[in-house]
Amino acid sequence: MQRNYLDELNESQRAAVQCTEGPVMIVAGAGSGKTRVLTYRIAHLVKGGVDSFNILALTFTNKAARAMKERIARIVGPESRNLWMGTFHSVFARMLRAEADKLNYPSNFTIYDTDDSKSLIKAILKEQGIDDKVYKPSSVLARISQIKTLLISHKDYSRNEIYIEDDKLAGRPHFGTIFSLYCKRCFKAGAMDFDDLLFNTNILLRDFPEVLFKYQNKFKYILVDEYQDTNHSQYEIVKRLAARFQNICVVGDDAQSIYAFRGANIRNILNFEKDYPDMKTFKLEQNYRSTQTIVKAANGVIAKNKEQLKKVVWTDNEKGEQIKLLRALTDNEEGIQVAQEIFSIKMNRQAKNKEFAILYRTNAQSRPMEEALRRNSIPYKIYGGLSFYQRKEIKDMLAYFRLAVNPNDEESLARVINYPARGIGETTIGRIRVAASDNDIGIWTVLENLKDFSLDINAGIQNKLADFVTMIKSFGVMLTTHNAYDLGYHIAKTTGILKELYDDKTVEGLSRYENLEELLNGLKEFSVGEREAPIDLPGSFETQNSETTVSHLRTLDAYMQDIALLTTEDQKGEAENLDVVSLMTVHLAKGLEFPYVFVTGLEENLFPHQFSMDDRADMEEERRLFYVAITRAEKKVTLSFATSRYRWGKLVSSDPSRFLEEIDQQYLDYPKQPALTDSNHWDFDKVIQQKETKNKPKINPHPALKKNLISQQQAKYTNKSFDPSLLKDLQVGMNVQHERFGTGKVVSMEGVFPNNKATVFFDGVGQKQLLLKFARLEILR
DNA sequence: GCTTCTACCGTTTTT
DNA sequence: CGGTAGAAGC
Repeated sequence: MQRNYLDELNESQRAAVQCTEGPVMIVAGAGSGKTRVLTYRIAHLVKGGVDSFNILALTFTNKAARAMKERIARIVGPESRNLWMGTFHSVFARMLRAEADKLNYPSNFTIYDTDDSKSLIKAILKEQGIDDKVYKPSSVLARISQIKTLLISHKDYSRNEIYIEDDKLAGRPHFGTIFSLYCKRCFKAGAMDFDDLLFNTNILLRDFPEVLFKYQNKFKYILVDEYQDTNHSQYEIVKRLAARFQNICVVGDDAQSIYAFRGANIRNILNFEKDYPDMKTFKLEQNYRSTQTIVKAANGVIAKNKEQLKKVVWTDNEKGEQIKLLRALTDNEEGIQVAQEIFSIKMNRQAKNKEFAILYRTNAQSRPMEEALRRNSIPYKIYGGLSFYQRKEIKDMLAYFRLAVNPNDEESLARVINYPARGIGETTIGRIRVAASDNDIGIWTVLENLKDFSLDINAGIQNKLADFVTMIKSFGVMLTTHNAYDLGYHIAKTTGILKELYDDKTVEGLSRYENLEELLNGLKEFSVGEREAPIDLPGSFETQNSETTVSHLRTLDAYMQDIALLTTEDQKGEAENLDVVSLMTVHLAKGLEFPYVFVTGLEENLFPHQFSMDDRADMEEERRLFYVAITRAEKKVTLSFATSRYRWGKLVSSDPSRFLEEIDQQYLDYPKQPALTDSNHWDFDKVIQQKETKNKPKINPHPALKKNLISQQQAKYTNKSFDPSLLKDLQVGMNVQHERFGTGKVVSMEGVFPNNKATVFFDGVGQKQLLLKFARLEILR
């Protein structure tokens, strides 16, 4: 146990840690030891006699919460287990479960993720006969989210003339109806979406004084990390909870607010003083992370923003190298240059792969980077993108789990009522849907009482439906008698999913099966107590009083609680220890640091992004984003841009980003030839010409293979079995070339199998991990 | 009801 | 380019 933890802090850090009572705002510049202060502050509270049960710490990601919890545990020991530390969503989901009855929700309500919400909206549009081109599900959802974040209920909305008028003018008069239907359907399904978690928490704290009182007393000390990224709904929750004791400590940096698009309100931090007039402010301005060059260059750029709190980030660190700029003709070349630069830094300075990060504005930019890294045999990992829990096979399985817990969950029901195929088609489901909405009840209720509705469904299918209902019900019963793994495995087996995936011997089928196995392994570890629930919070809000009459069985519904709130990063421990280059969006990089950082795609309309160009506030957010990007670096920043870029399969020309010009020249190392300011620099036609005349390597597929080449769609439905271990061998020292072939991309890979020479053709290579969708493999003897 | 094919469409960031 | 909705065929 560390005794002198306070000695490890500088003066302003220590002051911020020791001022435990009353409202406190800590403005923490990039790299100023923010996490350390937060950690020690909590430790200090606990050491000072505060019951950890009374501390609530809200973080931005589950990962951040977990990391901080570990650090605190090292200082204060096992007492840290009782801390309430997690994201807004996960903490308040737990609270809502404890208090669900007050809002007439079941305590085992389902959490809808974005996909669920979208498909619900799609279903509503279809039923209402509304054109989904005019009302695009994603924009409808975005608007719903926006409204809920402002704490406007669907009832208030549809009563408000101004909104109605606005929607009419916007050409979307039905929006109010869709919104109401959406809310009602969620409620009926016993489901909350992400925004509901916060919205309903607000309702709970607003309309139930005794509940508010209870939690105000419970959470005597509240800490909020990344306060600059809280939205209105979150702001209100914090305000209500902290109203009694006012022991609220917010930590943030207005210069790093990058989530306004999601409703984050930078005013929350800018106006903190107005909300709590007697607050104390602490500024952490010394940067311990980066070189002087990086800190100064970053300061210079962010200074262009008008709206910000006053602070001066400075550093004692060495001057360091200039920021290097790479320029390339195309995005692919940009990737090559970046890979080469990484390679040379690795060689010259004995740097490890994990010391590098490549950051970009949009996920789509990862591809050229991946390709170049792979060609240079530099291992990498992409963060973000599709999370484990968003994969089809996992979602299918989870849908059954969700149904077991809450059969009213219509999104899950729709997902699996005919998966694996059991002869229940669209028409049948449509009829049931109609019956449900005619009687204003849920689909599940119709299914349960099928005989009471004279539906035009033949007896055979009726029986199938009845079987389905019986099956789901039997799962529900087993929730209390079996542990998570036993039930999970039972479900996988009886539904036929296990067999379905096992029988699928395509490459993608195989990886699906592996994913399912991984899910089941997770359940197993959880069931035998080797692993906590995916989101690890203290058991329940009631723990102090209610003694455990509950059995010690670790059940599936305990495991399932907040699974929708998990992201890729939360899956297992993994990665951290791997020696690989990290690739991620700038958003994802917040809170991380790397010795060498590459910020790529610095082109006008890309970074800053084109959608942010017309609005000053948006542009300032882009600038903050850029600020975040370069301040991740400890030793060296390398910026890169391409003068033309493939987008949507087309080569388009682009100009260098304005951010490049905003960096003080003395900190920037321009590429030698030609100068950036040349007017000839972006001779787009020339680039095109070069592209076209470049002699592309021709691949002539073996005639025997050529006739076997199949389209994506064909491949999708073709189960061709082969030994996947061959693929793994093949990846060593292979030579990958691309060629367009009909629709999609055909990639020829040549490599040496243990015994045979092989040529492999893949249609539509999933570049992600070289794990291939739609693969065909042939071995030449 | 299931499979296959074709035509079109979107393209920011995420708890 | 890659994904998907809906039409056409089985």
